[in-house]
Amino acid sequence: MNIKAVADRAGVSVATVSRVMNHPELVTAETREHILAVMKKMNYTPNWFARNIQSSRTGMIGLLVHDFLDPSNMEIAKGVESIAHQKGYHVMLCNTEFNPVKEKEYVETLIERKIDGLILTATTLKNSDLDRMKKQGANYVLVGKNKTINRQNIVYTDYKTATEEAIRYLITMGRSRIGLVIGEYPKPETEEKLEGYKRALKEGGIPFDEALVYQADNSIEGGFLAASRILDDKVPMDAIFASTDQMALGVMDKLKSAGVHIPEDIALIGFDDLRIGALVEPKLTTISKPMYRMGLMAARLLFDIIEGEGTEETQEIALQSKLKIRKSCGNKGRLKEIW
Amino acid sequence: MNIKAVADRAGVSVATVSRVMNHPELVTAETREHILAVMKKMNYTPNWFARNIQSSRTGMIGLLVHDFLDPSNMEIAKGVESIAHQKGYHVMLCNTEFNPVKEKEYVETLIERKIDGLILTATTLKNSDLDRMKKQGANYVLVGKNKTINRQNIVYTDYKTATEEAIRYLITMGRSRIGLVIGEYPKPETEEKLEGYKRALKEGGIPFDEALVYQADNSIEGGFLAASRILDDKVPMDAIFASTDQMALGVMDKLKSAGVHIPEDIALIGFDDLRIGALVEPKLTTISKPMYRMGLMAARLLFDIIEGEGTEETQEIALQSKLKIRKSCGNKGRLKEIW
DNA sequence: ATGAAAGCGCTAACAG
DNA sequence: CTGTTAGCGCTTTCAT
Repeated sequence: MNIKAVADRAGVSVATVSRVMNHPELVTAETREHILAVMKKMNYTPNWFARNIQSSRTGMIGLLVHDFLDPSNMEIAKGVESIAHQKGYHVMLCNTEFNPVKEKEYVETLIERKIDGLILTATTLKNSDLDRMKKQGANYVLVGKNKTINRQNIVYTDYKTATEEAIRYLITMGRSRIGLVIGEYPKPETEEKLEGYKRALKEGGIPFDEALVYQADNSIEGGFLAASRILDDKVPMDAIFASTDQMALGVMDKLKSAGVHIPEDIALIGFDDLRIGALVEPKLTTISKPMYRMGLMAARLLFDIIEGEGTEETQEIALQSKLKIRKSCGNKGRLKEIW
Repeated sequence: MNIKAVADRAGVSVATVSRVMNHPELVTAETREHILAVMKKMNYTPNWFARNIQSSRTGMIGLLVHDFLDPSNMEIAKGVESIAHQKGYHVMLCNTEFNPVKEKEYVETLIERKIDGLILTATTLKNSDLDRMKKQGANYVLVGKNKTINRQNIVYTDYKTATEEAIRYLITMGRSRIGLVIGEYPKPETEEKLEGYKRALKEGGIPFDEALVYQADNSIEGGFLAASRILDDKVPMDAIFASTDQMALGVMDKLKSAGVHIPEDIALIGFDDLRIGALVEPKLTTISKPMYRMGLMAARLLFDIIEGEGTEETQEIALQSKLKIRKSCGNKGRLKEIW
């Protein structure tokens, strides 16, 4: 069922058949209709590979995320997909599982398969890898800041400022012994949050105290365990900033089951604005990241690059996070602040 | 940077270069090493399209889901991806957004791009569509039962039996006015659950009462609104079975804020075993679906089909759900049952 | 073990 | 407007 068969059956040349597929305006309406009819009858679909062997425009873009079950990742994916679908592109969504080897593998396969562009979220690739990609002619956009990387097309949210705002808010609520439950250090995201934390404390005249910082796994269990350690250590705290909602939920679970009252005894803030946060009691104050919009912006940026094959300058797009105030920090102080 | 260039540079013919890529055992170790070195030096990657123009084995499978943000969908995806990665395949994950048109589009594009197989979750396609796919030589597996479809390779969980078990459990806990908050009817999943509900009631000698059935959107808001209507209607109930956890969470939120005590006044069961369910107070009794395993099984089945191009018989694999008993139904009755 | 050459299905100059 | 034909990059007989 190739183009030749269609041509024979329709009594025309292969070129004409090819034309009705690629430049229909160059074919008489009459023959065009006839050929289309024959194609339908024969149930013909052109061989996509033969088609792309020369042009190498595949209409596909790749999107790498760390974890399909992470809603933040998937919101980005939805944003990307929505733009891509508008533009008639398809998205290859790949799950790297936080595995740098798998990430590299995927990048190579995708480039080999001549995807038109690539969006990397929270990449573990180094500058050298990216340079090599660029040399191979790959178009790509990064999502999520990475300190070791510069001069790239990138979309990110500013975690430092957002954290700063959250801590400042806790201070205006009258809290001063503010614990920090935070992920591993090498991650740029984590470091930004730590910086924001320190900066807000400094601004508020509160000395930084290492003893208030607890590292934990970014998971509910991680938060739970961190809270356990906090209680065991008996370090006095009147607030905890957990650097992700997942951790915050674990912290909340532990504190509640230990009879600690939130927000009366300890105020709690998370980061991510997971939907769950609005369902637990007390509802969790948190910082909402514009993940969907990041996906949109990343995709738009990528298509700008793909289509306008001219601009050499790299774009850096920073989006704003937003503090979402709910009950987990109390509201007396809040009222004071307002009135 | 094509095969010819490599051949020239290595002083061999294109055939030899091709052979080191496809049948390395047919080439002297010496020349093989030499050619590999040249390929590395030239940074050569074969043109994937030219390669597949004849063989049409792409090493890709497609996976269609309705919503990237639905954790159940994504657990399936993880299961599929894990098997695929093992087998050296890549997964094209597509988001149909519950849009039958988009689903059809994706199916066609994927088949056109010669994916080796396709996994459809909760498909809206009809038998005729599937037959046409089969005729085109597409390999596919369905995930999630569909009443209008038969004789297909399919993996699903039995919602009816699971619901039955849950309702039976409520009855053994001494509840008898059991409300049902359920999704729209045309969906097979919904209908199975309704049947299970009716069957358990019948078995327990409780007459079915239409007034206890509330339709709702499958969302937290939907559950919330359904609970509002239940309270407004003042229909006496001592238990509610919500056909999804999302709805159950909405129901819980509303009931709690209306001062109704769970489980003392009303017992509550959900369906899906979302992680959130274990974090709300009281922790939600629910039914856990083996989504990840469904993904695994579906992928295995698909690869069996792809690789063993012989078996004509279709396979139907039913997996078991499991009732996960937590606090939202109380435990006095439970204790009674145990001792 | 290696090379020459005939395709694979399609597109796009070039001719008419 | 349509047909002829030379590629696209690679694989695979068929010789040698």
